[in-house]
Amino acid sequence: MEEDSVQDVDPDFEPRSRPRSCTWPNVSTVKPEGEDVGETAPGIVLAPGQGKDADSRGGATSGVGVVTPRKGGSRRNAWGNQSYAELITQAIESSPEKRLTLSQIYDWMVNTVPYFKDKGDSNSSVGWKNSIRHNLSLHSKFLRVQNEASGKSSWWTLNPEAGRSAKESRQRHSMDNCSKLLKSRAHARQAKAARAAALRQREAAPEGAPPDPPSQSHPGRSPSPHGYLDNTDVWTSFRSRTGSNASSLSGRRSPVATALEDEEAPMEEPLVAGALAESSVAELDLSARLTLIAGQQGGTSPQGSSTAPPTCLHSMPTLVPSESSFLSLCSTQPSAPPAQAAPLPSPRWVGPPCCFGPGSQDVTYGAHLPSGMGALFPGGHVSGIQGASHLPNLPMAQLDSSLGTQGFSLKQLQALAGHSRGRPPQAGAGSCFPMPETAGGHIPFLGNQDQLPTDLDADMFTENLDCDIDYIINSDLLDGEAVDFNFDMIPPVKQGCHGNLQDSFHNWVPS
DNA sequence: GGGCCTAAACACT
DNA sequence: AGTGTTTAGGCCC
Ligand SMILES: [Mg+2]
Repeated sequence: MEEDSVQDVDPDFEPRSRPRSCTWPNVSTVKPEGEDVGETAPGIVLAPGQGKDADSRGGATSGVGVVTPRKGGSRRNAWGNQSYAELITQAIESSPEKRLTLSQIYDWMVNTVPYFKDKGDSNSSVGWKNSIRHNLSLHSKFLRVQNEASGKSSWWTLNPEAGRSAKESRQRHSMDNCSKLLKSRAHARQAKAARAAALRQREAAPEGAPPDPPSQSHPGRSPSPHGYLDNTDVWTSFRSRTGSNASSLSGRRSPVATALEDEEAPMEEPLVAGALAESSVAELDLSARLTLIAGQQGGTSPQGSSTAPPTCLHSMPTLVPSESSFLSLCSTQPSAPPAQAAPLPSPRWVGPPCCFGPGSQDVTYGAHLPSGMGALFPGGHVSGIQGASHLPNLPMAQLDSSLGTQGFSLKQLQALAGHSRGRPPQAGAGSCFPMPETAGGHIPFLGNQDQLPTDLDADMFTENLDCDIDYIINSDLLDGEAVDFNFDMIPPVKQGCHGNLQDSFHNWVPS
């Protein structure tokens, strides 16, 4: 496994240095110095096209004189011609399980790419690590899968469906309308892919086995002899961290959050996404809404709700309620510990084959499937990338099946829109979920229904929602394509996602 | 104009 | 502090 990859890494890998601080295109920077490390590193064979000449990507200005970018050959970056995305891809592919945590990716870089070898310290690694994270988030080809083990960061896997064309993989956020749409679609696709990835992994992994690959062993992680090849070590080294998926759950809005965003509801919902997936629809707010619905079923958590980040709330954008917020809330909820069942979330869940993690915010895949797949995916939750990280917690089983068979009709949707704005019907998946003992599994019903919303501008929400839905329905759903979601299993129970949300939904009573 | 790199603001845990 | 997500500026092709 890894071996190859290693080698793949470009021949140019010799480190070419560039002051990290310089963010500007290299041109000048890189080139001039370029070479600190050896331009040609010993041993490294330059690829045919590449010479060592230019490192710079730039050329443009070459004012400085420096190197001229040779066309074909120059290396685009200080480390070679590969982009971060490519490097990350190699790293992941080189791992036995085809998935790595962020820290493992870092380790791979340091151990495998000469340029980064001496850039592992905190000071010098800030920039490239930031870039790694950025690339992971940005490209749809990288899917984040929740790491079942508590305390560990998410697994990053490759999305087979995405990617090929850089275009798809890359999610641009320029926010112009066009981009948005594209982005949304991409998200939808991603979510879908994430689901698939989770399933794949789940299947692949033996259930009893420890979800994670290996162990942590790796004390001093030895760089392999040569550094390269042995990346295995790398894989095993984990950094314990607390679960981090922060971003995913919360409705965190981008720094800039503007009103514009609204439309972009994060697309998580595998549900929606998955369902609609390719259909154009997925992308829109619809998703948000759907999510909402879905989320509910999950159960809700009592406290969790309360805990939930208020951020979302505030950030409501003007136009449309921030769906994101919405979503976030909902999705978040699920993660909360089941109200009754598990009083306290203890990090580990026992027993049942569920994959709920205590803090999982992402989709939970693990509902234990009746027969076929008993095992849960090691990393129980998958998140669709980007915004999508928040998924409703529909049990996978349900999702899958539902997607396939049952459908959510337009009418239903409309109905929903029309009447209610409120709370979505809950899914009654009770049976599907085994409860994790401790953790925050989402228990479908148990949730506290009593939970009341704390506060919220429900009104605002509501109103906005209306618009949205209509809009969505009109514009997207009607378009057609496959609109088949199905939430039938959702009984009209009431539970809100969140306390707050509930409020918003308050009105919506399933008559 | 797309692809990439880099920096940085934010959010969460 | 580590993770993740997003935006933004800028160069290169
Ligand atoms: Mg991604």
